[in-house]
Formats: sequence, structure tokens, C-alpha cells
Amino acid sequence: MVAVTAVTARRGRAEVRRELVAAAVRLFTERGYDETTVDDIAGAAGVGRRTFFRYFRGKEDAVSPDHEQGLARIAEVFATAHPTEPLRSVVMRAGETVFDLYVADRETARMRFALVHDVPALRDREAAQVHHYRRLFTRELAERLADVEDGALRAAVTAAAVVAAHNQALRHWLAGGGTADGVEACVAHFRKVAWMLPLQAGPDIDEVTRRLEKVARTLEAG
Amino acid sequence: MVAVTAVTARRGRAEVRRELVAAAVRLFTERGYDETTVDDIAGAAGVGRRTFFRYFRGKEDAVSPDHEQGLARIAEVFATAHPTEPLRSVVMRAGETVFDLYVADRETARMRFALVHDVPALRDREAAQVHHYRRLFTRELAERLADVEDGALRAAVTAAAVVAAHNQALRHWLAGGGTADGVEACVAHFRKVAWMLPLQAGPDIDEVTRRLEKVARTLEAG
DNA sequence: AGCCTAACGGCACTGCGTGCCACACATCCA
DNA sequence: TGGATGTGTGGCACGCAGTGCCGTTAGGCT
Repeated sequence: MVAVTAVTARRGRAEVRRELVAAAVRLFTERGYDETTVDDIAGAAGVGRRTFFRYFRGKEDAVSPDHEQGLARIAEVFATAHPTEPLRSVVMRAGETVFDLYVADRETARMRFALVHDVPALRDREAAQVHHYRRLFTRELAERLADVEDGALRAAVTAAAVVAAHNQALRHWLAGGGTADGVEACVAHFRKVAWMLPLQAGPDIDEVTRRLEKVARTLEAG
Repeated sequence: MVAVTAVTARRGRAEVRRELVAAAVRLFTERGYDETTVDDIAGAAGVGRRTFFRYFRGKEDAVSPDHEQGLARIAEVFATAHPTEPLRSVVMRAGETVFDLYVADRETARMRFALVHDVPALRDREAAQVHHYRRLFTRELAERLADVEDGALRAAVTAAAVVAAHNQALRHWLAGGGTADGVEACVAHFRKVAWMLPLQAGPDIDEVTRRLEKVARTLEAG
């Protein structure tokens, strides 16, 4: 196995990682998730079984390996945002940043979407990842709404709404074929949620909420 | 093992199930999740390892076994709701119904909360369950908002907001000690979210949304 | 050349989850 | 009363995920 070892050493870590992801997605799609073992994936990528676990925490992680990166991007948007930028705008920018990760390679995104849609284990896995996004948004928002009445509740609700809208827009885009110009429509679709959020930058949020509630109450009564 | 078999046969399925849950929660808390094997749980409950898997799909399910029941309750609220009842009211009632499942046995709820908070595997498991709640709400709402502009988006956002508010209220209640009278405060806390929802019963929803947006825009500009 | 670090492959081990079979008990029927 | 059927159980064996450990090899540094 000297030749194989030499070839392996020649490949960089990023390349091996890509090949493992490609092999995993291909085998899961062709043969099914449960019917594919880690040995199969590693073998198809030309590495040993033990090496697979040096790149991914487990079998499920090979399908969506850039989750940490998405979290980091969101955190960065919040960290580098100018203090005077409206919170609504920061939230929208953070959400839109994640789109790029999926738009980067549409074909992989579509295969992943189909896989996650079909395999229960991967569905739950994705739910947990979405949960992490939601938690991050909630934490960042709660920090900035600390002085607002029901700030924690408002942060939780807003974060959940943003993440849900993001996923809804993404699903809408993938269902529409995942075309390049569809990205515009996707982002526009996502932006519609901005006015649904119980969110306002600055200390006038309580006043806004009161007036909004009054309007809604009046309309519902009529 | 004739004696043990006789005793086991005497116990009903519900009783065995309760003992398995109790043993699992106790051992997970005392010894840690990863340090507790299925053999330990089964042994502590006086049954064989194979029997454990006849009651639960896996090790994680022994902590929160009444998930299906919660889903069924929500579905029932939606199914039996009177057509003229405002959608906002139905959503709130469905959410509040799930509270009862947790309030039923506070002590177990608190231990489960602590466990889920500590163990990553259980956190992800709970995230997946919350995801199921969200999906159910989304489906029911989308059905009823089919004729509304951006009904699917509105359903997704509203469902996520409701579930998030529910969890936030539940966490708030458990953090406050889980007292009986705290349930009132918990539900009241949950109800605050009603006016944050982009939701309105009847065909006037678009008009309401337009007016709300106009108010918000005016206030944000000023 | 000799050393040193990083990455890899192989091996063995624990534990989860499942299929299979034998056994105990409860019920029904002749 | 004695035998057939059905249900719940324990034990056994197996495949596979994930981890710890160790020997090996490639590539860089002095």
C-alpha cells in the first residue's frame, strides 16, 4: 500500500475532505443512508475508516459539514455591526449571509436537500442545526433587548421567526429549481418577514408596540 | 429466573414503562448519560436489555416518552376547533394544551429539564422534537392561510414564533421553581406573544398588515 | 544524514440497536 | 381436562458506529 499512501499524503486536507463529502452524498443518494457504512464512504474516497472520523464527528456530519462556518458568519455580522444600525437591519443581514453558503454550490445544496428530506436521521440532524442558529440569534438579540420590556421573550420570538423565514425562503428557492436569478426572489421573499417581526431599534419599541397593539385590537374588534 | 419472570408478567405494560423512565432519569442524573448503559437501565427496572427496546426506540427516548401524545393533543385542538373561532385563539389554545403535559408531574419535568440542558445528545433530541411541533403548527396554519397573500411564509413564521414563545415560557416557569401558581404567570407570559404574531382571522389580514406596516414605517422614520 | 511532527492505517474494544429463537403464561376451544 | 393459539419476555448473536492506542510513513528542519 505504499503507492496509495503516497497519493494520500500528496492530497491536502481540504481535498480529502471534499472527496469524503462527495462520496458520502453520492453513496447515500444511490444506495440509501442506512445501507451505506462508514467503511464504504472511506473506501470510495480512498482513505481508511479511521481517517473518516478524523474529518467528521460522525456519519451524519459528512452531509452538512459547513454548519460551524454558518454560525461563525452570523456571529461576525453581529459583532462588527455599527451600534447605530437598526437592529432589524442587522438581523436581516445576518440571515442573508447564510444564503451565500448554500448558493455557493447549488448542486450540492439540492442533493443535500433531497437527502435531508428523505432520511429521518438527517432530518433530525438538520433540526438540531437549525436549533443552533436559532439559539445564536436569540442570544444576540436578548443582549440588545436587555432593557426592553419582555426583551427575552421578544428575542426568542424574533429569532425563531427569522430562522423560520430563512428556511422557508431557502426551501422555496430549492423547490423552484435553484436557479441563479431565483436567489434574488429568494432574498426578497425572506425580506418580507422584516415587517412581521416584533422588533424595533431604539428605546421607542414600547411605544411602537402599544400603538401596533391598539391598531390590531381595533381592527379585530371591527 | 422463574421468580423474576413471574413478577415481570404480573406487572402491566404501563407500570414497566414508568419504572424504566424513572430508572433512566435517575441513573442519567446520578451517573451521567454516557456513563449509563441500556443494560444498567433495564437491570435497575428489573427487566432484560431486549425488553427496554420493546418500550423505547432508543436510549434517548426514555427521557421524554410523551412526545407523540403532545403532538396528538395539538392536532386534536385544531381538528375540533369551531370554524368561526379566531385563528389566533386556536393557536393559543393549542399551545396551552401542551403545558398540561409538563405541569402534570413537575418533578419529572424539572429533572428532564436539567438533563436536557446538560447532555448534548439530549439537547439535539429535544431540538428535533421541537421541530416536530413547529412542523405541525406550520402545516395546520398553512392550510388555513392558503388564500392569504404569502400564506405559507406567514404560517411558517407564526408557527416558529408560537413554539419559541411556548418554550420560553416553559423555561421561565421551570427556572422560577416550577410552582403551581407559577403556571398562571407562565401562561400569561405565553399569551403576550399573541399580539406579536403576524396573524389575523378572516380576509382582512392584508389590510391589517398594510396598516401595521405603515405605522411601523412612520415610527421608525421619525 | 538524522530528527521531529503530523497525518494515516490497522487493530481491538465498548455499546447501541436488531433479528431470531426458545420459553412462560394467559386465553380459548374441543 | 388437555391441547392449540397469542402475547410478552429473556438470551444470544450479529452488524455497525465511534474511540483509544500504536506502529508506520511522508515531509520539513537543522
